[in-house]
Amino acid sequence: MTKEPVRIGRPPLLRQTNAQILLQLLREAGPCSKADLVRASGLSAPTVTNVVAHLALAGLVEPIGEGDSTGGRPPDILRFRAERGCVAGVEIGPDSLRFLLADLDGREIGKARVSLERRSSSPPLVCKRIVEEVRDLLRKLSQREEQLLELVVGVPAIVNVQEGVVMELSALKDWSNVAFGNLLARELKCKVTIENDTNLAAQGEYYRGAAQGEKHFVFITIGEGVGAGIFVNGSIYRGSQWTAGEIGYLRVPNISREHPSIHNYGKLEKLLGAPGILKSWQSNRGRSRTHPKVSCAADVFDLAAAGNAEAKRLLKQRATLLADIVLDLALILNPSLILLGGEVGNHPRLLEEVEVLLKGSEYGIVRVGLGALGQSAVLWGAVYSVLESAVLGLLRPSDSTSQ
Amino acid sequence: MTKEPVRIGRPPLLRQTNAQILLQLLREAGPCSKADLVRASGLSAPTVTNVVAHLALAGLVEPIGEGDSTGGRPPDILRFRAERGCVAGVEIGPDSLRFLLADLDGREIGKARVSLERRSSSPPLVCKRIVEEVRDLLRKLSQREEQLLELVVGVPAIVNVQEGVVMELSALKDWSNVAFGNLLARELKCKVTIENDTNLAAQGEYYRGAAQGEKHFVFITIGEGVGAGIFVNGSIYRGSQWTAGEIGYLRVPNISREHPSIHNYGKLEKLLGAPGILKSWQSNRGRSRTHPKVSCAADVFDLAAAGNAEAKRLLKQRATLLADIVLDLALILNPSLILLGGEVGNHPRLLEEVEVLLKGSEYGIVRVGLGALGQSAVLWGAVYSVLESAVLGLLRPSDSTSQ
DNA sequence: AAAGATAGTAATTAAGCATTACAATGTATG
DNA sequence: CATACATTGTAATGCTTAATTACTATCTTT
Repeated sequence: MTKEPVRIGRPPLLRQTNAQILLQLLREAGPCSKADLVRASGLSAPTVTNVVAHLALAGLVEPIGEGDSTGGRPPDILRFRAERGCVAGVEIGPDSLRFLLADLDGREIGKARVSLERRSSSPPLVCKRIVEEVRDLLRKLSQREEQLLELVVGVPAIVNVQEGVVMELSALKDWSNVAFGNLLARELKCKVTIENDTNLAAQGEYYRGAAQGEKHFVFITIGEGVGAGIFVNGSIYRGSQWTAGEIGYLRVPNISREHPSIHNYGKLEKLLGAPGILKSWQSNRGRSRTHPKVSCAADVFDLAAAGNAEAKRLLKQRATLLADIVLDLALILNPSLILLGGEVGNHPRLLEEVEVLLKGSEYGIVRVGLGALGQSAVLWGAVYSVLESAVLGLLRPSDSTSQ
Repeated sequence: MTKEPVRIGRPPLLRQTNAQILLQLLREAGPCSKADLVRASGLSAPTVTNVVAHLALAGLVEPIGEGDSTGGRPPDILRFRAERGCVAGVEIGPDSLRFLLADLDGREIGKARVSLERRSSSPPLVCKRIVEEVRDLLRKLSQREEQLLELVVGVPAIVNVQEGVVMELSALKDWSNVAFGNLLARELKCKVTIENDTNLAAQGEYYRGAAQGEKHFVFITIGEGVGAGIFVNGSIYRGSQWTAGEIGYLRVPNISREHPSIHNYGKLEKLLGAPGILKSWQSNRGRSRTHPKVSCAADVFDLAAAGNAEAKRLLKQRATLLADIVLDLALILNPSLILLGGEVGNHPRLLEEVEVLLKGSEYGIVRVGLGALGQSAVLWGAVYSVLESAVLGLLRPSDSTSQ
């Protein structure tokens, strides 16, 4: 018997509902008059006046003077006060922390990057660095600490988002089962969300990348490892144990069977990931005397584009694997789009090759494309993922310190 | 600019919200007093009195006399009038139509089956048979036709649920792009929903089968063909073009690549489906002199259970395929359960073998089980899928003819 | 300058919920 | 058996909120 607070209908519910509607209209349409809100919402004029007064008291709305008349009294133009608060995104990368601060319109107001040495990457140390840097950023932007409404951290790991616990991070040992959310929330007095980085990247592409308007899509990232962010019904799907999209162990043709293991990359991941491509390239050295050196996996694909036969063979092989994954995802999920991202996945030649291989299907048809945001996808996704809830959070409290 | 009627907060919204809450509480808890509802909902006693009067007027609630006193005035017990309306499920099978009528508590009040000859299976004829039989059933149960609130039809095809259009039905040609929902709605004066049969079966297992309480699970059906119903976040997921779960063309190890085509079964489907298993069995005839005859695919598995070596080999081969599918689904969707259904899929020996093959995984762990409802899953799913909306539909109209 | 249009506010009315007071009807107890 | 008390339910009143109506303010058009 869990104590569930039933969503009861008391009179204040009306105010809250209408405040949400008007605020959203104002945010979508940009600055406009009360009369515009009346027309857009269907509420009566007096109600709009009242609700706007309420919103102004909460510091979420303010008048910015008269607009142009259209044959009568000129309107008082209102605007959403996007500076009422801000949200922060953090990406924990292999060798650095990246930060992005945005206002309530999702506009960037600051960013930063601090490098991170391997030995200082234990949870408490990373937490400390994040807190320091966030405080520093807020100070530089002359934002009070209460302005920060929510912090989102993207981690290359399986994450229990509800509890804010990092469950598995294959690269680092001491990151198993870490309540990183609590760690941060204890220092910063704001809500903290921990998320898988691929899930955030997918949301970033939805917010301002290549997946805008796609209610069902998959974002595949191929870098060191392979993963997918599954976006369905307009939001990220995480599965029953937070491991949805762990496609590194997928069984596709030409992949020998093995039991998925936490401590090893999957066969698929080993082949498709950057290290696997480099390794294959090195092992083919000697075959041809004109075997160019490469410094990263994308270089191999560039060579293929330039006509190198050996590189073309390797590219095609990898594309075949990827096409199988794409087709399986398309058949199971029927998304309207599948995006490729990550250092390896984001290569145009790879996309081309995959598209050729998929041509001719009648089921499992899906547009395939490249992510548009590159490395910043995670940070934009982090910001996006909490913008709505952060704004709504400001509607609840009875009184609030404005500015 | 689509005309979207924004969900505005006018005072009647409160009544509607609270009516929903109280009705749901009453339906979940069974008959109880107003005082019980006050405690369960958090609403005040006068409000509960008012809302209940409202519900009684709509014919959704009625008093059934006094209950036992617990030290004071004895309570007036209320009950949900499940007989206020009914919903019907229809399954279009390969050689028959099956019907299930249920009251608003989801209790069976009638069922029927009519056989269907191939030549009389054009859309208008099937429509006619359905309408006749539904009317007949209603008459037998002395239900007025207005009692029927919604009809749900399960079709072994890809269905545009929103428009009620059957898009592809591989078995029958003249079923491509048929607005079957409109066809039926024109005759029966109630809402009509068309759905894919596998999706309904999944919902049936969720409602009163082996997937109760599982918010994320997959129902795999293996019969003539192979398909999956994907149940995610507590409801069916259909994809962007209504083809989610079309796993018959999945590329798994040992399946040669092909382009998914509407007019052929996929390689996977050909192997795993009942015809494929029978064909393999027949082609191995002669190898051993004691090659028993079988009449259906399940017989082969029964033979395997009985120790027949050839059957065991075939079973293991198929189980390997299925295990690959299960693992891929588990990796992508991370469901808490995967159910096997259909004449082939529902075999205990197959399940056993699949479980053995999956043992040892650390990722993609998933419980695998058998569907519990067999053939009736589709009909129960049909009923379940519209029960809620049918009840809520009775809350909207201002006046309503009761009984 | 007058007429008309547009924006916005004040006053009144209506819907709906909570609080308080109270009636109805039982059990517990001396 | 009569009284105290508990429980259920309703009636009366007041609060929150939104719609309607009437009105003011300010601009454009003629």
